[in-house]
Amino acid sequence: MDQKIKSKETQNLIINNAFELFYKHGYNKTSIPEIIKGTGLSKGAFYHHFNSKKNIGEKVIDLTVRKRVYERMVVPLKNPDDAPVIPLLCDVFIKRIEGYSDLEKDLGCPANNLINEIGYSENSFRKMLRGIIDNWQLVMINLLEQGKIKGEIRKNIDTSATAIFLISAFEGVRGIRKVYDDDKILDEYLIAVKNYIEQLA
Amino acid sequence: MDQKIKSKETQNLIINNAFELFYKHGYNKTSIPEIIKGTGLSKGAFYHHFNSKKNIGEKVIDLTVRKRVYERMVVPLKNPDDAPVIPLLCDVFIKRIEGYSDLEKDLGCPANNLINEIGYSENSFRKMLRGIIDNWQLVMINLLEQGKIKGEIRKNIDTSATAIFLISAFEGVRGIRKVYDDDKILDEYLIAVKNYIEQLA
DNA sequence: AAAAAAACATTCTTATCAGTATGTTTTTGT
DNA sequence: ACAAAAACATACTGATAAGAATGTTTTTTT
Repeated sequence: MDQKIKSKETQNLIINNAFELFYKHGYNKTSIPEIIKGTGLSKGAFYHHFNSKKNIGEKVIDLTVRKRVYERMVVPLKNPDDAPVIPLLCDVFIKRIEGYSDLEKDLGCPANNLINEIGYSENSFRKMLRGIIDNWQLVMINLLEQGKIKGEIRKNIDTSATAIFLISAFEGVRGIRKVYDDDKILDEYLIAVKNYIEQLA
Repeated sequence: MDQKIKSKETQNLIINNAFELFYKHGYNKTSIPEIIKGTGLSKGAFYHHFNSKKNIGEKVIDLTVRKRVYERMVVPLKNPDDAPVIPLLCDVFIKRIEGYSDLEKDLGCPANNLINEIGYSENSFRKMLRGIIDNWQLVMINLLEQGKIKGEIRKNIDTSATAIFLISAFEGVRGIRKVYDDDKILDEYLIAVKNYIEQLA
């Protein structure tokens, strides 16, 4: 029984290391020798726990990338205690970005990076990344529909269109920010998205 | 003198081939042997005209990617004959997307793909890609300010923020579309961006 | 027409990759 | 305590990469 725990710990060690490298250098630029280098493990260990590079790619997306988006962007919008909708949207699409570290600004969004780098190449990756976006959009639609009922969101708002628009702008600006050295672009996005969200009421 | 033309033609042949491969498989996944394969040329020819992979990357960005964005997204917004602003924005951010081929939908935007894949890794790439976005944003700011004067755009609109917001949403949705098999996501974006643009008036 | 240079082709080098085969050590069930 | 299996390590294979070196052909200059 102790062995199962150790195995999971080793896998997580490798997965976490792989995630960091995928995030910093991209999936294609990251090699398996590089992934294990930071862990103190050997190639034999890696291939004992994962059967290919594609396999660890899937694990990273499922266990780390998906989890990150879920915790940061989906959970805050689930709104179990029925809070006002507009401030919730501001939390996720404005405050979230304001709280990023310089590194997170420089490197962009892990999910969006993978979508753009390998989103079209590998079908298993596509499906998982699509699931992440679908889930995000769904919780936003629910929130906005909820807002309509409560009279906080205009009745003529197309909720699924609004959701995709907000997600697109968010991911788009996080990508574009990568080629800039300062926060000018993010600040401009913040002004515009604030106006957009408020105009939903 | 004939030789100079031939040289340029060969370079363009290689550059065009490289662009297609970068677009389809990404910069890092594309090898120089692959690039020359489609041209009938040899590796010696390649390294006679370009001194490294980074070098052809720069040429592709400068001569093809920049030109594409300029012709498709910047020129239509330059508005020399003083046309109404809102329809012009619709042309670029709505009609443009509606006219894409299936392949263009699947593969996303070449500029945005490169921004996301190598935007942070190589400084010379960063600078050039940044220049493309800067130029795009600038022409939009001019157009919107022009629209304010003509009374077609609300006076309290932040033009640089609006420009980045539109660009971000456009590039964002083109990225996200890559993990989908149908146009649902694009259609939703189109509804939302139409409302957004019209609300600028 | 001969010399020089540009445009290519061929071959080679060195490095690194993903993945495999075959070990050794540690843990676990009996 | 011992056999089996899991968790690792080491060494290897074959493919492919970027780029350099060195060749040959074509074009240009004189």
